[in-house]
Amino acid sequence: MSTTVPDKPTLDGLEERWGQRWEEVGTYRFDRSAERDRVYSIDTPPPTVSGSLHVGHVFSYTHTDTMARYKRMRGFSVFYPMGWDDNGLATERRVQNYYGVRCDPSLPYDPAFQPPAEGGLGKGQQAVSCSRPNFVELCERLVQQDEKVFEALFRRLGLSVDWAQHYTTIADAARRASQRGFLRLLARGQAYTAEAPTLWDVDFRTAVAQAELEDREREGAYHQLVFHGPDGSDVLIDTTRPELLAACVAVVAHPDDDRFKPLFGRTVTTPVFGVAVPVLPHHLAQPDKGTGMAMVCTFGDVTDVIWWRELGLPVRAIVGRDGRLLGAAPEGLSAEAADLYTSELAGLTARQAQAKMVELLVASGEMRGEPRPVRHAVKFYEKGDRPLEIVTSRQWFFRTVEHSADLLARGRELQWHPPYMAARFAHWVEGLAGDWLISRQRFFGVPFPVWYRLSEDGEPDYSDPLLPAETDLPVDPSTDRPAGYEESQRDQPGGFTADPDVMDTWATSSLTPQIAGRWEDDPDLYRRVFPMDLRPQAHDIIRTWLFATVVRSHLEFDSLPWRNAAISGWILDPDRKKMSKSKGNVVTPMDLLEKYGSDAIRYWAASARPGTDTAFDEGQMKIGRKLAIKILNVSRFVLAAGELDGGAGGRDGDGDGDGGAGGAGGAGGAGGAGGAGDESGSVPPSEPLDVALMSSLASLVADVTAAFEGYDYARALERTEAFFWEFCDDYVELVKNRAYGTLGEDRAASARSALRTALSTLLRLFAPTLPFVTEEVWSWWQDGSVHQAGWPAPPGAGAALAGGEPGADILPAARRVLAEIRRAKTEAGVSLRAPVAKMVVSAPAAVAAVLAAAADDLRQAGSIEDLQLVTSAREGGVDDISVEEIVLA
RNA sequence: GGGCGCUUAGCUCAGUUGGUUAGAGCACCGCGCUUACAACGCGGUGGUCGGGGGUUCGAGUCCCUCAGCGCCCACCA
Repeated sequence: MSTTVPDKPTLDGLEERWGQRWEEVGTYRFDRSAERDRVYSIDTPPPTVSGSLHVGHVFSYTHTDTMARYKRMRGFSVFYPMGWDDNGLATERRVQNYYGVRCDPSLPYDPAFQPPAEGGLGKGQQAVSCSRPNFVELCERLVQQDEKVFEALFRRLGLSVDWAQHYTTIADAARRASQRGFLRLLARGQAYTAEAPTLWDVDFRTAVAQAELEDREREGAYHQLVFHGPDGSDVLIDTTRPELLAACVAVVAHPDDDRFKPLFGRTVTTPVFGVAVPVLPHHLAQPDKGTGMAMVCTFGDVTDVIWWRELGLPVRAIVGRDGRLLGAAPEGLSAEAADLYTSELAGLTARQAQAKMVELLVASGEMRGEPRPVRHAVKFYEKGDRPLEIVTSRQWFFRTVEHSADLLARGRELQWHPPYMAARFAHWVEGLAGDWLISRQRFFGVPFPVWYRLSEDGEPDYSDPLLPAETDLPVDPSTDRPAGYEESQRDQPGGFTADPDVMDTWATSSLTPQIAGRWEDDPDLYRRVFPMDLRPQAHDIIRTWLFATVVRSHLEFDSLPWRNAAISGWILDPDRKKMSKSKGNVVTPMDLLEKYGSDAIRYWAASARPGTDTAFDEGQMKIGRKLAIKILNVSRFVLAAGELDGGAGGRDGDGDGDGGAGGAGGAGGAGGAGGAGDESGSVPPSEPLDVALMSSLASLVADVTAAFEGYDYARALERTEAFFWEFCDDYVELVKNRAYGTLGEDRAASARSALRTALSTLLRLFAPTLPFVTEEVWSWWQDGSVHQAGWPAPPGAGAALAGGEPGADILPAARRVLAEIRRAKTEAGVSLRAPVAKMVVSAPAAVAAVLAAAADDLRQAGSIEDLQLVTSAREGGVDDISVEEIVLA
């Protein structure tokens, strides 16, 4: 091995060159012969393929990559897959638009189907319907295109993903895992179907789960309605939804509310429709809200559902799945009232119905005053445009509520980084309002592998579904048929019918550890990677993805899915708002990578502390680039200085070879990259200043190792970087001349040995964050990849350094004097190379003694002809060094 | 309404069991082409650590309280 240092090192082209090289030699390939205790496995978030990657992806995926690289250097076989999430509404829309198709599960699979378009429909073209299997095929085709673009960016960024381990969430393997997981929960009674009031998006026409809700402030208005008491007196009730009056089944007030106590147990009559409804006490009724009495409708909001259930009220449904009032009047209305309803209200949207209802109320004199505007929170589907309604429908659920105590315990068992994120999970579990609703009335997605027998009069029997064998998965019940039935019996009385729904996207992505680890498809792989070590993700999907994954793993495997959850923050605009496309300020990641270099972008990302939202800041990227260039330059000096002796000291003098600094089990020096631990031909540092550097390097390694062990890549980088700049600015300047041989060969060898050990160590400490520049420099003088080199152990650990205890203060003391020399020269306006005729430095006795050991280096670095050290009378430390006299020549 | 986080130099942020005179980078001002680096180096200016109270010999750090910002959650007639 020889040392070849370029004359003019550059960052340009490093990404292409090393990216190719890593791929060719398989630097990041997962070694599946490794047993579980030597594997570090990562449950990578699969990006949604229906858009483009943005700086937020670059940001958080870099965090994960630094950990993957650290663990690899610690000797773990790192299972670092990549997935593409193509199972969901976003992909469904994109495939529809791109190919000009619509999914219609009632159609049979057509092996020869060709979509009408590629890249969007032309003018006058009509979308074509296709079966669900055809739709899935188109999806997989489109994903392969997007995938290439995504992969190119991630490779350019330097993610050390093993690209052989990739998956998509709609492919056969994922559907198989998803359906298998469902069937197993069903068999154990943990999945069930039920007909119940459900939050419903009238535009998407699907049920929506609690986790997908968000509140939005909306203008509303209190309408004061006049109900009629048993004695004929007025009973006033405020409501923001008068259009639901026909669905009123009761009115409620707080049990302690004296104003209404006399009415409890009696009935009042609704305005306009004249329906008698009971007056009931309930603790959720709030005396200070509206008039203190609320009308209960089926169903205006989730409180209505609670009242309906807990008070045993009947259903008078009036809102349909399309968001319009049903054509038939609800039960319980008189014939006259029913006529009024069907003639005036049926078929109207909620908004239209409200206007009409107000007209009717005004006409009958049963509304008091004008509507009073109020801003209030209304529940929306997070992707929806209109407020959610509540309709009764049949849905599938996974049981979560009865497991909430266990799930809370899982949350405590999980190692959260940063720790305070655990509270988000706990609060979510504590606030679970019902079981996890997993069915969606959509067409694209993983179908429920379920059929129902049809009775002779065509009614489905939901109590005893027909199920496929696990070995037949995945199935599409809309085109596959249950065992023992002919296709001709589909949807025929006495035959069978397919469950029409698909699973919520989270019901499948909650199995990413199973999908990536090829659960049941490759049991040998699975046992080596599961439970996984790390789930990296953003904080906004703790209640969805993280929660769902914990639920599935708990129910299926009675374990956590992973030991650690690393929660990353968001990228914010410089003005502290969340970056969004609509604001037009999203910067293309590829442009940034090309402008500053990948290491620079990674530096910016890795500078953000775990979990904290971070401003988009090109300034930090510039600093990262500067750092990378500095690494090139100082490396060139360190290695070139070593060449002067004809190669005798040409190997690094590192004292390790076995990354055991932090004591993590089983993480011996892996990879076996040549050279990192080879001491042949080098001498250990013997000069006091050099020995001191080794000592401070040792504590740096301990510090950085501890930071990485705690998933604090930012702290690891910050410590390494701070040390590195001091190393460059002060240590290198102090020993530079000596390294060139001005004080003789022995003392030069000590400096060169220390320089090389420091460089070898610093490169490896930087490698997780700055993979390209460190690999480049490593290649100048070492065999193999720095990314497979062992993590550095503290130099000198286990072996006494020559020269004994050097005095811990020697480096800071020398730096302090060097700074004084520079200050004097700067203030005099002369070059730093300008000679100093005489300098007298006084220091407390202990410090003066230590400084004496560095006196030759100080003389050389400062061009001092006559350097005198005197002992001051007082006690003290490095800060008590003072310059008594300095005379420029 | 509940919870979590944040508030340190003009800007972005460190400051891990409480311990001298609170740090870094950027920006700004000035000096210097020095055989690793001028796309650079060196030096300097700049802070009542959000307000108030408390514990302590000693508080940026611990406790209480208030304020502002951000996020999460909530049964919001």
